[in-house]
Amino acid sequence: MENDQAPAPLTPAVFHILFALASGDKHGYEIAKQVAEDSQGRVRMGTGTLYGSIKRMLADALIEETEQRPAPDVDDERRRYYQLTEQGHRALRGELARYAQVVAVARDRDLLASA
Amino acid sequence: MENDQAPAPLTPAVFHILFALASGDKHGYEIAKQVAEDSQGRVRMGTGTLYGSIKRMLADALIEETEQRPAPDVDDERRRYYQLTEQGHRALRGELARYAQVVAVARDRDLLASA
DNA sequence: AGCCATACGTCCGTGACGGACGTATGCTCG
DNA sequence: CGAGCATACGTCCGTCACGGACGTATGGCT
Repeated sequence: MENDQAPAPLTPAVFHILFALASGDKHGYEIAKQVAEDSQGRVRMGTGTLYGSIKRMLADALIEETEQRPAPDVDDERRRYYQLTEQGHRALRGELARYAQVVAVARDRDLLASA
Repeated sequence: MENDQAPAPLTPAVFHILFALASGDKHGYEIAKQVAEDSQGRVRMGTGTLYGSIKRMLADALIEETEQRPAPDVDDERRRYYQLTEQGHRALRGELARYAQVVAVARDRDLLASA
């Protein structure tokens, strides 16, 4: 039956980080900016949430640190780059499916200002 | 300036309760069942979360108790019915817009198994 | 009689959240 | 040249959401 369909809803912070990383490997500070951008500034992550979530996600193997770094002339050695693991991809897909389903139901019930 | 565009993301529990109430007034226990149904069993709310959230939402005027009760023969006097306030409607709309936006971006980035 | 569904609620441990703070480098502007 | 801000990492800790356990009660079914 290919379980998947993660039965455990992700926390918003974890979800947003997974989402940001889906469009390419990023370092911490960059993730925070991407999240703000993706949500048009509606979601702003505090540093505690950011680095705390990253730590938990590493422990849960949703993400992993990568050695891939940009060209030395644009790099910053302080950075730590992260990428999604296969498990992270699956978790993201499951959660996105949930989001899409909510939106679909909302549309059915005319709760959305279409647009 | 028509503020709206709630800058504060709702907690998942609050969002799901608002969503459930958008399709009609309901009592506590009924809300929990609706949430489970709407999410196809993916979201199950513990009683602590349910009644705790309701209490906070009443305090924040997102919902209010209503006197409207079903016909006495199908009623249960233990129940407490709730309905969305105008503010609750606005909060729901704002959050749904956020959800829809996430889904739209996900679609753009090919993160969704279309369907 | 026993059990489950219904229906409300509290209590309290666990853990997410997020701002304050700490450290450091490099750039820009007055 | 010094102040200030952006970049970039991280910890610390108070607050609060979460959610299961428990408590109370009624009604129906077996």
